[in-house]
Formats: sequence, C-alpha cells, structure tokens
Amino acid sequence: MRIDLPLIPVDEPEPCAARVPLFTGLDLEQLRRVSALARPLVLEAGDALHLAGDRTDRLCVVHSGRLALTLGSATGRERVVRMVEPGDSVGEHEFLTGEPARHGARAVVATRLCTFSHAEVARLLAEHPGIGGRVMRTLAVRLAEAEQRLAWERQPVTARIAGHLLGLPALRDEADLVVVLAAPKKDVASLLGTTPEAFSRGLRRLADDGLIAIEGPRVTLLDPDALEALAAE
Amino acid sequence: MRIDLPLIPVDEPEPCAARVPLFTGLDLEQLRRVSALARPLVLEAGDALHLAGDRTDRLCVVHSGRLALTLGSATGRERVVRMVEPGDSVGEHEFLTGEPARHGARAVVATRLCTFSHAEVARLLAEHPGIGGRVMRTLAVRLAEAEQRLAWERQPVTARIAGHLLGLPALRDEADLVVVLAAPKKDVASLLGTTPEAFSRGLRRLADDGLIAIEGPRVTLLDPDALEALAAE
DNA sequence: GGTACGCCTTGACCGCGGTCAAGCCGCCGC
DNA sequence: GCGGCGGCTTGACCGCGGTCAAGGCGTACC
Repeated sequence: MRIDLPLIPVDEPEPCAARVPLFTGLDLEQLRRVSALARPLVLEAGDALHLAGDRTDRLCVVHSGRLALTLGSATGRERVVRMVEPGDSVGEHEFLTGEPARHGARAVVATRLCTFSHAEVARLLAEHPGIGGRVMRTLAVRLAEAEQRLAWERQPVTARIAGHLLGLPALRDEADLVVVLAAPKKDVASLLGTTPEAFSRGLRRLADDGLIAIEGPRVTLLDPDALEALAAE
Repeated sequence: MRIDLPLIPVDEPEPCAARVPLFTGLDLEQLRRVSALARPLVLEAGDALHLAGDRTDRLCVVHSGRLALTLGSATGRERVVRMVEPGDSVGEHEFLTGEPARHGARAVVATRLCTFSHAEVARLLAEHPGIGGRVMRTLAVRLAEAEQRLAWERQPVTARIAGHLLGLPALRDEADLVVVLAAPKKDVASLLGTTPEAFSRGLRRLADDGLIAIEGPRVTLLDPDALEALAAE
C-alpha cells in the first residue's frame, strides 16, 4: 500500500536532497531547488515499487528503509540481485536507456523515498555536471559488487554467508561485533543465491562451529578472523 | 608477449577512435585529436593486460579480439565475470575510483587495443559532456548483464548454455543459425559459472537432444525455439 | 619425426545443496 | 480465546554438477 504524503517538506531546515550522496556538492540553494522537484513516497514492508516490465519514468532515491531488486523468470523463480540502501537510488538503467524496468522493486522493510521525473533528472544532469560523475562512480561500484557476487557463487554457502555478514555495518557490543540482517532471511538467502533452507542450515553450521551467535535477525560475530578466512576461501 | 607498435597510425583515413562507440558524436577533427592521444597495444591469446591488484592508470578500448575479465581468490580459483568485446572498454572502475584493478584482464584471442591515460580521459570527459552520458549508459548495461547472470546462476547448466548460445551473434548458414564460441571452452564455462567438464557434458546433452550440432567452436542452432524455452526456464 | 604440453572429452564417484514435507512459532484478525 | 497465515527451522531424500583421473587430439617446439 502506498501513501502519497509529503513526508519531507521542502522548507525543512535540511532539504531532503542533502541526505543523498548523489547531490553532495550542490550548495544549499541548489539543494532546495532540487528538493522542490522531489515527490515523496512511502512503502510498507512487502509493497512493490514496481514490477519487472513496468514502464517507469521516475528515478527514486531511498531515504530510509530498504528495497530488494529482483530478477527472474515469470514462473515465480525470482532472485534478489541487489539491495537498495538509504542514500542509494534506483531507476538509473531505465532513465539512461529508456527501457521498461527489468527488475522488480519491493520494499523489504518500511521505506521512504523521493522520486524525480526523468525530465527533471536530465535537467539536473545538464546543469550540474558533477552529478554525472557521481552517477558514473555509483554505477561502477554497483557493477563491481555484482561481479564480485558472481565470483562468489561458486563458493560453498557458508563462505558466502560469512562474506555477507562481514559486509554488513557492524555495531560494537562490548567485546563483540554485532550485525543485523537487512531483510527477512528468505530475502537474504535469495540475495546470496541460495534457498531459505540452505541459508538456515549454513547459519546453523557457523553457530555450531562457534563463529557466530544467532538471535533472530541479530548475528554476533564471535570469530571475525575465522569468518574472513572462510569468505576468502 | 606485448608489442608496442603503432598499429593504427593516427593519420589513417579513419581515426581509430571513430570505431569505438564511446566517441561517436565527435566530429572528424575531434576524433583525430583523440586518436593522437591513444597508445596502441597488441596482445596475443593468453597474454595478460594486467593482473588483479595491479595499479593501472590507463583506460583501454578494444579494437579487435576479446578480453576476459577474471575475479577470484589468490588460490587459483578464478572466474571469468565478463568478456570485453570490440568497441568495449576496460578500466572505467579504476579511472572513476582510483583503486587498483580488481579484475585480472587476459586476452582470450589475439587482441588489438588503444589505451588512454586517466588524465587524458578526464580532459576528454570535461571537454565533451556527451561522452559522460555514453559512459553511464555503458556501465548501466553492463550492470544489467551482470545481474542477469546472477539470476541465471540458479538454473541448470544446460539452460545457461542455451541462453549463452542465443546471445552470441548468429550467422545464417542456409536454413540454420550458426554461432561461434567467443573463447576457448574452458573460458566460456567459467563465464557461465561452471567447469569445463560440466560445460562439455551440457553441450553434449543439447546435441543428443537434437537442439544443436557441435563442430569444434562452431555451434549450429538446430532448434532455436527449444533453446529459448530452455533458457527461459 | 618425436616429445610435450594444453585443451577437450569421457568416465566414475560422491557431496553439497535443492526439494519436498512437516512442525514450530509469532502475528494478526475475528 | 481461536484459527489462519507466513516466516523460519529441521528432517529426509536424491540429483545435479564438482572433482579426480585417464585418454585422445591438435599444436608447438626441439
């Protein structure tokens, strides 16, 4: 279910655009003008932003929450290929190529975003050349991540899990590092290219071996070095 | 073994830069100036352009031949994650982020390329804003391809092979479509995320089922519809 | 010519992980 | 409360494909 309320008024002290890396470098006045173009959008966990094949004419920037981009055959066998984190954007491919969306995009937790029409983005790009450079860098980094995952696919599930856990933002809890899974386990499993069952068993094995401790979505990294060794194969 | 001869003199009727999509849109005079900056390079099959971790300060455009970009652990378990075809370039990530090369790059057939220093590329980007857009689009398309492959990884080997064959440029030979594998089979296997043995068996099964005929690297697509059905899962 | 090497194929084995099924649990609505 | 549902876990099964090994074949080099 979608709600179309302007959650982030443009006359807030900090314009919404200021929070997204895409627009760093713009001065305050420019940020206000950019923010004025944004149309806010709120998704609840499970809501679809769009489906694969949809025609979309908006570029979306995530402010809080998280989107899963899925790809797959019509017969339900879909896979999460990327997570869109706060500060990230989605829809560059459609903007740059004019094609319909190739991913499905679904909120895995409650998510707030701002959307910009393709025409507005094109104007922003023309007026502020620095933005183009940031788009390029973002795309290059995403490409590197996707290819990294391709190379990981051949490794055993436990190694992929270890690598994934190490890549999550970690909190210090006394002597231990604690991470929180960014999405329901079935989605994390899909992102890692496996099934919920195998993911569950993989976590289990790491816990049995004393490398981690599991409490729901919270995972304590008891032995980061051993996890590194596993992930590096 | 590398040879550093200027294979493509800058005073050729058609400047070398004219052949690469990156520079389409520049006029003849601009193309000549760009081409004057290029340093040509020739690789034989098997030669490495650079290894993972190398510091590189050049962006390379492939004129003919083909590069395999590999990623993987130090222990020899490397995987081909992308092929760089004529007209494509390699080194954008390093140019945009300043990091050392994350892929290894190796010629899978004899390959001619032109290289540009990062400083020259930066100047070209600043002077010709249109190039930036093409870089973005190229990166977006590569990203889409990488994510497509991620989604394919869960399918059986024969399905991935079918999809790969259908993606190759096809020649008409009388009533049949014929494609030629772009690299030694072991490299194609790696690109598809499997082993030479499984790839060989997969091709065999498709041939036994009458979908294709194999003559060395030449593959005749006897039943494209059935291949499509397989690839679509 | 002979030898050696790399690529490809085929065979045999077997283990990881996908699949199906059942059970548990928390959450939500009635 | 109760029932239903969806997410997660665990168990059992087994098939795909990874691995090791051997052999054929083309090619390069001496």
